Amino acid sequence: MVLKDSSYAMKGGDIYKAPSERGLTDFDLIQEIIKEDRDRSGASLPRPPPPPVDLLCTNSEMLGQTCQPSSQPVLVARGTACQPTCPFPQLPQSSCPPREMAHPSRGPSSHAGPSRRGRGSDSIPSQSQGDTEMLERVLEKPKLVVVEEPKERGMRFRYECEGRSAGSILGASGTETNKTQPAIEIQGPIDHIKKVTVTVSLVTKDLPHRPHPHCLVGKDCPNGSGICLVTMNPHNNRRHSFSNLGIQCVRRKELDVSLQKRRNQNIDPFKSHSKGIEDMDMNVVRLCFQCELDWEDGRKDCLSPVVSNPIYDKKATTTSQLKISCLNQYRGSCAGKTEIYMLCDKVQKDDIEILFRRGSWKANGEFAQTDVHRQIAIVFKTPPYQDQDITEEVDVNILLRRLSDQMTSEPITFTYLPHNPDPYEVKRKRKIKSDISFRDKPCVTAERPLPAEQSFFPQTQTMMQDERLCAAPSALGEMCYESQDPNMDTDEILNSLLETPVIWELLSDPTLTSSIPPNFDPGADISSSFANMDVNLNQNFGAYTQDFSHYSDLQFNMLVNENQTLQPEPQDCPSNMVHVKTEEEL
DNA sequence: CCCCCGCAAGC
DNA sequence: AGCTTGCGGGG
Repeated sequence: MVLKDSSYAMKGGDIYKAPSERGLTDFDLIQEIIKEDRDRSGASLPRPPPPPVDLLCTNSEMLGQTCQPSSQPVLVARGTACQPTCPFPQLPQSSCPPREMAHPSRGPSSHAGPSRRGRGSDSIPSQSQGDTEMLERVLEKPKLVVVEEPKERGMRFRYECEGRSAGSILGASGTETNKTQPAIEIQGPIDHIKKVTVTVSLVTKDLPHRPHPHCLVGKDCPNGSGICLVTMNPHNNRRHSFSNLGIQCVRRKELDVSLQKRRNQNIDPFKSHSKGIEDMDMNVVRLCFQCELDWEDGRKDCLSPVVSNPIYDKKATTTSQLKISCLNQYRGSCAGKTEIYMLCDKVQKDDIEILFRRGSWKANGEFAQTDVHRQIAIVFKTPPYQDQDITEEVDVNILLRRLSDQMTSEPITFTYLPHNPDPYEVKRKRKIKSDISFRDKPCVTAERPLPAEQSFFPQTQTMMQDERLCAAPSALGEMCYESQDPNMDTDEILNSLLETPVIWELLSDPTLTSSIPPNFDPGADISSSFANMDVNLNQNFGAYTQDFSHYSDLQFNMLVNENQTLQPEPQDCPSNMVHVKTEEEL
């Protein structure tokens, strides 16, 4: 029975005794194991030959190494659906081979060199395949694994002229308080390995991974070598952390020299025929780990080179992290066209877009390249929201996105405001109702002034003191809206007007009502909201203005009477009163 | 792109 | 306090 998946054997550690330990040659041992295998598989149920595998599903990296039922598809046979099945169905769950070191941060572009063998469902081979499979397993070498990837972004490549130090590459999983370092680990059988020598060099991000002219500097990097050399005894510590690795960039004109130097050191991990350095990306590198094994018997062996995640130069605008610092406003009409100033980290004016997003809805902020100011500010106009009939504020995300690599910034929230926050007046009427009932409770003040953007009109110092008063501008806004309704007659408009809390407030103050001149004309000293209201009245009601003064006397008296009989206006809270001065007072 | 400089943290 | 070192801004 072939259950000794290589990783299992490796993790188990002592499953295979070293050949020399038992006085056997490699060949003897292979024979022995194959025989064992035959015997056992003879006793077990016959297994159908494995179906050919041709579909590589997404989490292939963990193939054959997890028994967790997963919603993720795994490597499956041709003609079958992706099934989250345990690759070792014969084993009880508890004895499933341990999962290999996980690499959550590893992206699809990163890989651990050419893999020796597939580890998918084809690791349960047919009888004939079993023999060769076993052969390979016995000769299995340990492998080098990047257990802590370098942080992809955040480190600046430094020129030699900027000082000896070029900083230290941090680990990807570290945090501000708990910093980590990139680390590798020797996994698998290490018996009879005397020493492991690891050479770290820089290679290009893209395949084929060619030597990169930039240099590694820092601890364990011999001066001028551009590479890092560490030797480790895996019996003491299988793991090695790189505590001080910096990336020193070379000038473009020294690119050739640097590559030649690397070649002289015989560093070309993937034996790429180094040609065409023109397209070399100077802003991104990968660490490449080459591992040489020294056996006790003096033999030497090399493991396949392993590369890390890419590491991007922080300084380079073409690859740097995108970041929105702030906007001058975070709210705007759902109709769009709101002009916004955004401050951001350096961007390329020809390689950047501003993305508005909510659910599946996407739209772009509108700007030209000339609207990008010195790479750190963008003046743009908001796109209209998908729904122009929103009645509530809608929060959407704004992100910066680089066109070339589709990299995005962290999102920030932008709020779309409805055209008319209350088209059916439900809220306003409810509010008026509650305002009236709250009159029993004097001094009902808003806890804080409403933000300026929430008002459709300029606010003033005094007006915002009382929440009831704050309702005025928006109520007025609605009325402007209403006034466009041809079905609404003058009386209705006036009724609406008189229903607004501000008017109530005014009317409910006896000292005020008595001093209101017959031709109600809010003077310049009254808050600008009132001035505004006046303007709006004149603009929107036009011809009705005359009638208003006529009606107002009647209505005012009515309301004042009604109001006073219902609830005498509390006088103990002058700070919340609108203080309207008449011309006489001035 | 390459280099310079200044600030601030750490010793 | 004075120096080194890391880091970011800027020309």
